Amino acid sequence: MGEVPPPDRYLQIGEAAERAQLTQRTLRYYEEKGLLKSPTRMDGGFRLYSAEDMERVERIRELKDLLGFSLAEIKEMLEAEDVRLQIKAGWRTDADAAEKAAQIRRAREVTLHQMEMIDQKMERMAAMRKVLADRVKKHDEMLARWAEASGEPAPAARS
Amino acid sequence: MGEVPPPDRYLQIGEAAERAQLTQRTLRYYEEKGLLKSPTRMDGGFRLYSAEDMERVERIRELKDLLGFSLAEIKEMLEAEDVRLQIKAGWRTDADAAEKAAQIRRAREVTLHQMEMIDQKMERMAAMRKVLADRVKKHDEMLARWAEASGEPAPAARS
DNA sequence: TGTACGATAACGACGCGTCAGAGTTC
DNA sequence: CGAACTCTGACGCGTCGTTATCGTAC
Repeated sequence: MGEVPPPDRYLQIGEAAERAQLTQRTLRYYEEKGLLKSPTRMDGGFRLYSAEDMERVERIRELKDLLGFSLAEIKEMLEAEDVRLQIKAGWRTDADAAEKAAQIRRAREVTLHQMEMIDQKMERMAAMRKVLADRVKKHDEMLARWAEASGEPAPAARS
Repeated sequence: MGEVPPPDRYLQIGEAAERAQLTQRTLRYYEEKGLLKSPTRMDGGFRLYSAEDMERVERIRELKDLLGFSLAEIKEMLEAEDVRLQIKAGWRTDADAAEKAAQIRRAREVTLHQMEMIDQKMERMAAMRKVLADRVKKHDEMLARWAEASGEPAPAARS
């Protein structure tokens, strides 16, 4: 005992969906819409997801759930990022270095845009949190007044 | 010149939609689904939105866009909150004080749930932001290396 | 009397959920 | 062999966008 073997390698769609907190339907849909490349398959046709596939799935989920982008927007963004991978793969075959630099700048812009969205959302969330915290305080006060007028314990307050 | 009259009072759907950053269609849909009460109307049937209506619209938008709740969930939450208003309105007619306290506790729980969602999302966003910032750094490094090998200015980095 | 705005109704799109019926894995 | 898993359609639902046609405001 004591070893932690890489427990994954390739995942079938069931476990892939479970780990990504998505449904099988959603994974197939993303593939259908071109957000995921067709994964490798077993002889019988079962999909096999690699670690890279899973990473990409996670990125999609965060861009959608966290930042609220549409799948079409996400597809564009991922294509801009794929440039990175293509560059990594074909770095030696420097066909046109200037064009590669332009692609990197594009990927950079996309990433900065995502960061802007995060900053905007976090600001709004912080403001909303404040409002909610005040509201809870008011609830607590009302309950405290009622408790003292009827002899019951009141719950504790939280930031 | 120089006076700033209360510029709103009642808004027709066009300006209401513009201020809420929604479409007229969306406002009508929320009404259709019971998230908004039927607003008052002009003689000809035009909808007139009050300031309270607009507040409610804003709440809906934040719960949906920021926290990702479905309209059905939002409707439940708003109904739990409406208790506050009902209590405010009918505070004197203390039919059943204990029941009111229970309703306040319910509203309190709903609010706490919303705060939990905010905290979860903000955590994930902070993590994502870090990843993105590192990625931009790498892009910058690549561009800097390229620029020094081809004689061009590189952009500045940002946290 | 326009013309700009609103009302309702209906169809369509996106992002999946959910079955059905058949094949695959172990 | 059977139980559990997966495959490909196909239809349905929530949440609006869009268009068309008609009425209202000023």
